[in-house]
Amino acid sequence: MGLAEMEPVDVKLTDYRMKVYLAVAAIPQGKVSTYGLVARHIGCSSARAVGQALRVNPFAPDVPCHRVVRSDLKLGGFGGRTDASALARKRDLLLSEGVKFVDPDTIHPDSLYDFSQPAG
DNA sequence: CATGTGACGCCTG
DNA sequence: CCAGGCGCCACAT
Repeated sequence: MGLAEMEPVDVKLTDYRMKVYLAVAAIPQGKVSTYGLVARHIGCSSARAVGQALRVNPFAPDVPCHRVVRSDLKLGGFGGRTDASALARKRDLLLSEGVKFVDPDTIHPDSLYDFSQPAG
């Protein structure tokens, strides 16, 4: 095993990242939002940059990063990974919170939270 | 300062 | 439905 693999991931908490974490913390249980909607909510036009910030989440589980999915309502990634086992954990977490799925990999639109309503 | 890399998203063919 | 192409932008190198 290479030494690099055991290095701790040093997370630089920039203003941008904090904005992302704050926004994600507002997503209620049983709902999801999308990378793009989070980006818009914090005044940014790059969903990719939101994904970058969520690759490492130093505030789990207070910041429920598993509640952020792609705009097509497929899962995206989890724990910095996009492989099947990581996505299966993300799906199980969402299922346990009451998020509805239309198929094993796609969330039902009813479960979308778009930040427009204060009380979900 | 230049370049590469994504947990993205939209448009085209 | 499935590729590509490209804009996007924070971060690492």
